Parts: sequence; C-alpha cells; structure tokens
Amino acid sequence: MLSESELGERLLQVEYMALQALVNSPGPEYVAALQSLADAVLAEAMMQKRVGTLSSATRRLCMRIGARINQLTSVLSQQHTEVDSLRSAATKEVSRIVTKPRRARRAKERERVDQPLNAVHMRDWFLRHLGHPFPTRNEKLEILLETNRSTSNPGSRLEYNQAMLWFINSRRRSGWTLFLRKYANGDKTMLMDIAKSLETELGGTHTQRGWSAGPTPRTRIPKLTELLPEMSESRLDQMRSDWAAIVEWVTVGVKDRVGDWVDKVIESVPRPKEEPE
DNA sequence: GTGGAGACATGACTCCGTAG
DNA sequence: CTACGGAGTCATGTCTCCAC
Repeated sequence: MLSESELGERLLQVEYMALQALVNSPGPEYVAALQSLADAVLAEAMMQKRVGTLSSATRRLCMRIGARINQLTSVLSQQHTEVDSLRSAATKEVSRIVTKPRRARRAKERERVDQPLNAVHMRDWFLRHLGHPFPTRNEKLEILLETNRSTSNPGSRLEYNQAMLWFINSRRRSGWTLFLRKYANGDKTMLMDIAKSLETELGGTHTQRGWSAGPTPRTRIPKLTELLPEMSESRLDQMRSDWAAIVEWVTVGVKDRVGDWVDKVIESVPRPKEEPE
C-alpha cells in the first residue's frame, strides 16, 4: 500500500507530465503514459477506500489528478480541431491555386505571400538622419512603437531584430555605405559634415528636400569645397548625384516595382472606345 | 497565351570584428 | 560578455524576356 507522501510524489509526476504535454505539442505517447500513471494512482486509491484507509488528503490528490487529465484532454481536442481546420484550409487553397487560370493566378501572386515590412517609419527616420542613419537602441524602440501603434494585425508587427536588419540592409543597398567609403574614407564624422554641407547647399526645409542630414553639434557648416578642397568639380557633381540616388532609394523603396507603376500608368491612360467586331 | 530561365528585390541568417 | 554593424550569402517572391 502506498503512503500519502508516496501518492503525493506520484501526483507530482502526473502534474509534471501534464505540464510537459501542455508546453510541448501533446502527442499520443504523453496521454498514454499519463493515463497509465493516473490509473495506477486511482487503483491505489480505490484499494485504500475498500480497506477503509483512504484519507481526505488522498481523496483530494486523486481529484487533482482527474482535473489534470480533463485539462489535457480538452487541450488535445482543441489542438486536433485547429490542425484539422488548418489542413483543410491549406488543401482548399492549394487546389484553388492549382486549378485557377494563369491570368487570375498572376494577379493574385502580386499580393506577396511574405508580408512586406511596414518600413514607413524606418524610411522616414532614415531620411531625417541621412548623415548618420544609425538609430540608438532607444530610437529603434521608438520607431518600433510608432510602427506597431498603427498595426492592428499582430502577425505583421515589427520586431526589434527586423528593424536592426532593415537599417543594416538599407545602408548597404541604398549605397550609403559605399558613399561613406568613396567620399569620406570611411569616416562617419566626415560624412555627416558632407551631408550637412549638401543640406545647406540645397537649402529649403526637410519637406522640400525630402531628407535631412540629422542633428549635429556643429555650429558652422563648411562648404563642400572647404571640406573637400582636392576634389574636382566634376567629382563633386558625381558625389551630389550619388547622394541623390541614395535619397531616391530610401524615399521610394524598390517595393514599388517597375511593373506596379507601369500598371498604374497604363490604368491612368484613357482607353480608346472598343471597335465593334 | 503559356512556361521556363534569368535577373532583381528583399527579409533574414551567419560569421566576424569592435566597442563598452 | 553583450550588443551592434558590416559583409557575404541564402530563400523566396516578383518581374521581364523569349521561345514555343
């Protein structure tokens, strides 16, 4: 006959297994093992009841075991229902895509399956700090907050890591990193000065230019010819052009693919009246 | 019109170096 | 040690071109 502490130990085993099953995907092996353990404990309780040694504490332990098994059964059943429903939806979707005519399928394909990042706020921040597009941790968190404030779909929420990668990729792909090496010899302070000079040269507001160099402690902004006295006028022009390309890249984002704006242009052109056949 | 090949865009991962 | 940036790279989606 098991003592009360031994029964308690068995219950702990049952609870541990139930917890494992709830945390992981509960497979049939969990349920079988759990059921066997529970059966052993219940058989012991029945036996103690028969011989008149079943205490109220032991009865409570048995009730807790029953509750855990019910809980697990319910979770299992719920998961099976969800899996079935997902499987059915996936099958329908695959069959729909496979059987659809190509034209309709192409149109559908334009809705990218992998949700594009909501880069509006990151893009905006980048353009406001083009001289030094390296947000601090707090600034990244603010961008995340701003981005996710306007996102109702939890599946498309921007993660910290995504924002970090976006800035790394964008600096590289916009040509910013190349510009840094080409015109500032890898010196970020120098590039900030160049950006400030370009900003002053162009004049206007952030809205008019579409970009800003970002905040700087400098009080006097040197001219480009002072900053880069050895650079020829044609090379300075090339630099201005490269800078404009960076601005263009960050502003537009290549997600607005050629095909998309061509479609818009085509749609905007008034169609000639169709000739009767 | 359709299908395939190749190019391109983009998000994400890994590895390594660096700064604090 | 940790966080971060840069570079290289991969996976996937999209687009364009071209042969049929």
